[in-house]
Amino acid sequence: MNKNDTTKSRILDAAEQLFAERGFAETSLRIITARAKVNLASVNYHFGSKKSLIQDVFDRFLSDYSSGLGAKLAELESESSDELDTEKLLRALVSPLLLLEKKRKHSISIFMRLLGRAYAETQGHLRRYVTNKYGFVLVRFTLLFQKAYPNLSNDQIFWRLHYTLGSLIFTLAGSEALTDIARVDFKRSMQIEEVIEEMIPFLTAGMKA
Amino acid sequence: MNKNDTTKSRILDAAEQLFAERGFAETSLRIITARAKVNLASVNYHFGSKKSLIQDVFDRFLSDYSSGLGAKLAELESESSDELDTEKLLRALVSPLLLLEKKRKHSISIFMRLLGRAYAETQGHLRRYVTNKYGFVLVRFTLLFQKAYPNLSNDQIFWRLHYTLGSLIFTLAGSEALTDIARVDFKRSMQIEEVIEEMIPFLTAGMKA
DNA sequence: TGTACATCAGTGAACGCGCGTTCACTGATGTAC
DNA sequence: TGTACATCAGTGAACGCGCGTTCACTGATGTAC
Repeated sequence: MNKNDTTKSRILDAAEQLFAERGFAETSLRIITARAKVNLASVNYHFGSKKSLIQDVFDRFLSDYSSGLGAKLAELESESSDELDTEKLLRALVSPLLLLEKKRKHSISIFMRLLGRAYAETQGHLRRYVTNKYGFVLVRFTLLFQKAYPNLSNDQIFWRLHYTLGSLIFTLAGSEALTDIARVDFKRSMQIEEVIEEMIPFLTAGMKA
Repeated sequence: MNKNDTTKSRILDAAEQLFAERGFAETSLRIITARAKVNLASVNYHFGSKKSLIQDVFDRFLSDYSSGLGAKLAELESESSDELDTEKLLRALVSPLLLLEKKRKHSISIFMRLLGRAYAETQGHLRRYVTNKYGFVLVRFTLLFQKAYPNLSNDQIFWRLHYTLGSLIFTLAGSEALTDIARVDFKRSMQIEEVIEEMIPFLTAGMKA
């Protein structure tokens, strides 16, 4: 059987879509299994619980993304500080996203919406899980920025990185709704690649301010 | 009886806190009424349903905020285009927030988290309700930016405004967690007013890019 | 090669639980005559 | 001023419903001797 059409991966596909659309609590296993056309009990058979299913959905995205990002970061870490600039660093951040998007349509906006939801889960296992398992990537990225901007204090860089992440996550999570509005109001049809292209000068100027 | 200590306002206070912390679906009426120390049935007595309670929580914030913002916008609308600049416009956006914060601690981060959650409610009544009732404020704000930057195209302004909103909502929603990290890592204790002060040059530079 | 047993993927029905909502009711305050 | 009735704020207990999870079971495939 095709590896991408097993019961397990059908569940993951349906779940990531629905979690991004509606949120974790608002998505029942009954909706997921109906969408995936599998038996209700098979979620607990393959994943153990709804909680673990949520983590596995994240793992699939994050391991894909952070292996792509890891390679880019390794390249940049070998460069000297005067070769680094904001644009290069931002492109390292977004280019693995564009790779995801190429493999599967809408995966950037799904991924960003999931991240936003994980971030909003204050009470939750999920935020802790993600930061424990993938927080080191953010640290590496922060170090690169510190190397590129020795004149900015570490806490300035910390804050500016968060402003940048806010813009990215917020805009890309809502990119489908926003491009729809832009198409109607300004008669301008944009792909997500263009949205990202437009953001880079904005964010670069901000980081340098 | 004090107007701020009626059963109705005790419910609103507890609900906005809990909705911001945990989300709408994750917050049961039983948790809210326990926190507010009122009877479970009184939510439906005063608000009719959980849905209406959520809308009323928003209304209290949005009517406070948008009346403050409305006054600022009216001032700016009477100015000529060469008197307008990004910093002035951004300050018009955030100064009513600081007023809210002065009246009640943490209300900025609560408000921003609620906005973020409303925005994430794709399926939902809430997003529609908010945009229908308060969308015109965003339109007025957009028009001011177009007046201030006649050289930028309308869709560029549209996108940049959303990058800005993303930074603001994301950063201010997480401001408590972020200032905690900053205090530990950089030994720097920041108030929310300072966080906002630091954002303004970042966003101004981006808008002008 | 044939048989016995184990493992694996999946299923249908039921479980108890927490949820939002409803309902009949109480007691205090306001209003009409 | 006194009485009858209406309105309002609040209550305790129960309602049905959808939820995640469990359980006994099936049938196909793999493994040991």
